[in-house]
Amino acid sequence: MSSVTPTTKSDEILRIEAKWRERWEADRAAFVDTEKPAGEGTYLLVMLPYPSGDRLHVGHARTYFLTDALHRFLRQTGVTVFCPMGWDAFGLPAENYAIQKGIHPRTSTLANIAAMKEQFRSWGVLYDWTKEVTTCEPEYYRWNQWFFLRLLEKGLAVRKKSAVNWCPSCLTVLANEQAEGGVCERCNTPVVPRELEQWFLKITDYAERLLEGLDTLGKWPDKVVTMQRNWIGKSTGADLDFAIPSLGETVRVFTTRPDTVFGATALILAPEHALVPRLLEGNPKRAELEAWVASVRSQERIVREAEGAEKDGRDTGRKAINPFTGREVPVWLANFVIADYGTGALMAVPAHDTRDFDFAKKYGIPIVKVIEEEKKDLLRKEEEEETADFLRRDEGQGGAPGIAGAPSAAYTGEGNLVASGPFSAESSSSARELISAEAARRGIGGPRIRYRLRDWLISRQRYWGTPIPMIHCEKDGWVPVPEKDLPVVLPPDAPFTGKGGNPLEKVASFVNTTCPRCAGPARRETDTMDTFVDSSWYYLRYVDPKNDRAPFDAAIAKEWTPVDQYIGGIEHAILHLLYARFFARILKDLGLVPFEEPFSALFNQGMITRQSPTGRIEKMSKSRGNAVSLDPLIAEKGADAVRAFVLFLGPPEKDAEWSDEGISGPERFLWRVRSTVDRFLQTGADPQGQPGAADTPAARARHMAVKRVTEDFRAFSFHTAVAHLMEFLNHATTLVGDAGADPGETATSLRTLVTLLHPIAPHLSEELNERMGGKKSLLVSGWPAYDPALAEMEVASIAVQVSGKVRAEIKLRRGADEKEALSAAEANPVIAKWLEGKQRVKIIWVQDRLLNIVAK
RNA sequence: GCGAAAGUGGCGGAAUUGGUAGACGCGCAAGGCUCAGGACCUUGUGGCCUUUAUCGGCUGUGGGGGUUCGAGUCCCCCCUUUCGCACCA
Repeated sequence: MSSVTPTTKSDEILRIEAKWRERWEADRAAFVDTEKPAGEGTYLLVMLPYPSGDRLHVGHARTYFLTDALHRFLRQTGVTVFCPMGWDAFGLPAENYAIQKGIHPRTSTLANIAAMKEQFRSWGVLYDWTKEVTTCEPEYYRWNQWFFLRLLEKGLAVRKKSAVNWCPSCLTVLANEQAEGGVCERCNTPVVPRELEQWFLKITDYAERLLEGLDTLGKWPDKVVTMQRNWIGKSTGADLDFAIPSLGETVRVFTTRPDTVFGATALILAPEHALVPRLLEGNPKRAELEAWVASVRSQERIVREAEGAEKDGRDTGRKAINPFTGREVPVWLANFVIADYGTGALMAVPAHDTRDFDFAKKYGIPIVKVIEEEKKDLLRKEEEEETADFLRRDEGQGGAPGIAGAPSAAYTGEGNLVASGPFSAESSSSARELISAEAARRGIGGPRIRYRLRDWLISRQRYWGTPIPMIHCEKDGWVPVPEKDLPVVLPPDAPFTGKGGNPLEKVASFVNTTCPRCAGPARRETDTMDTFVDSSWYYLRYVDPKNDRAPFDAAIAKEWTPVDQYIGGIEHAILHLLYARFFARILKDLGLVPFEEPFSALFNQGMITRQSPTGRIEKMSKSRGNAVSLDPLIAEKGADAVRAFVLFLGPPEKDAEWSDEGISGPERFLWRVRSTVDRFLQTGADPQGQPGAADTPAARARHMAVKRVTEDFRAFSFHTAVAHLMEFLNHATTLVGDAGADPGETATSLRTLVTLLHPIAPHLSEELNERMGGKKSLLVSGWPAYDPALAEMEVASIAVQVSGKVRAEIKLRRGADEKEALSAAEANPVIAKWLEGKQRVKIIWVQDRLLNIVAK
């Protein structure tokens, strides 16, 4: 730092900010709406933050600054805003911290919450803390348990055995959504499959409703809607049964291409398929095959599903019957068949499916063409084959071994059927329907819709979460905890050793209980719920956080929800946002809410990026070593300058790169606002003065600024709002320095500037408003109105083109007609020069903008 | 591979329904004020050309074509980058 005497500027800014923070603190009721009046109201929501132990850095701040600017803007325009804040307080980091440091998760979590609240306060962001929700409190999580019991009654909460994702680092199972790409969402550790019995919520029952609802989400980013649509993954096709005579069994397959069934030359099962043990019975190589099955099943998902992973399979030696050709086909097992999609088995049509083609080529399975390619595809393929032949010649290789005339690639397009019995010559699309219908008629399958979405696995083998309210009795099996016994409270005294599984299992007073049904000895479920259950309905608890008879009052919820505007990061596109949409549907079916879509509008702010020590531009984060800490920055520059800079960085929906120098622009801007107002006050003019005339150039500039900034805020265009405020300041500074200016207009312009600035720099604007004699906080004193007729300059500068090229600019009064413009243009020497000796062909006139004289 | 979004000065980024490209800021340059400047103020700033200076000209929004009086914006082809999904039968 400099040894030079610092200016007093930042000191004064910091004094101003401290003063206003205290005022807001002391009289929150004056600044925050808690009651919704009849009519207008906006529910503004920020994604529930996790109270991590790390101090928030610049990368975190954007969401909060953005929301606060919007909140303040709406308040100023007279809209009642509900903007609560709470904590996603359960979760693994707190428990891992307990294992490392021996500090109870509750203690560290509550300390983190206090620290984060203090940070929010220092930024000047307003939340309604009277509605604060903390998910790790029994008052909150008892309702998770209550919902669980409702779901159990409806058959939507079930215990079932399946292959689930296990994270060896977090020591728990994970939902499919939390193991995307085969790695743990939290720690990036490759997950391994485990066959376990767990609690699931049957989100798959809602797949179609979740999909349909996406069409109504017009105010959501398309990207998120698309991601959810893909995640749900609807496929239309048919189920078909393949008999295995030697076992007296049938295997059902799902296919989206029943039109290709005549080309199905093998039946392939996932190694996890239930029939595998019986298929291998009596096989001379049984031990070897079983070892292979076991090895595939224990493989990390990331390895098994890796791009370009080698297709690996084994022939079981069994034969199945293709139900349409009646011919025998071999029964194979293969690593690329996914156990829990469809039926875990597929019919292989090598001629018309790329994966099947690769597999068939490798193992010599016959390739039978049943779809005639369309001409355009055929032409393209011929070219490709020539290239392929050429390459093969180079390599000295033949075609596929043992298969004469085999094609070099699968044809996956549409076409007319060949070699397909009675369906030959049908088109793909009609054959799909005919063959599906035929399968249904024969009782061997039929039309079928399937989804990629899996049920939501909510069991976690960890302590710091909502206990699942179930009791296991030797005699009665799984019995729900009666509603009157809720909440099942998480015992405070569990041993955090990090060894031997879930600490809850070792708390005898928790585990040992009696069966609610037979009163005999029984054990409590020690698994806790996924934290995403907590966040699936928290926005409803905000409206009625103290309710101890119900999760929330349906009447109050109806007043405020669904949420009008939700703001958060893209990282929850298919986790939280999918679960919350699922929960909303459950709540609707329970008669608790009238809507299915919980968030009417969604805004995803972009991340703040910065160069990492490695030189790459990366998301700002502590672990990447590129985080700019916020506390010292605010202590040095003031919260207003940081807010203004973060909002000025660029369009808020796009990622924005942080630059350490860039903050000086907005910082200087705020200083100049202050010095300009102070300079005006020194003139002794009345700061509450009114303009002497309504239609003056200065008044027009003011109306224009109000119009632009208002529209910018409405469009979430905070960066252009700051730019327009900067322009308006330059104008206002000129007025202050102009001895001939109307002091009433100057005062009005400055008051307008300060009011418009408030959503971005609340502390400074409140201070200047007060210095100028403002009696009320800007939060409640109203937003300036503008007259659209005055929101333009009275003189229009018109571009004059000759044959489409701009040659001059002329100034005309707004509203001037083509005739006036033309004579003014002709009087211009440059235009006259360009028109010299030319014939006018056409005149194009755009009012107040442009005159184009087409000449030859 | 499939899907989506985006390519504009040295940099971040502006630009209503096609109508003066580069607002605003950073950076840079010159000047002022200063013992000093890493503070502040003023001015300039896409590139090339012309001019003592003006006036002015050419060119310019990833590349190529097209529509139009007029294209950053609309249409076609191509290139690049980012993001999402990725053996889903």
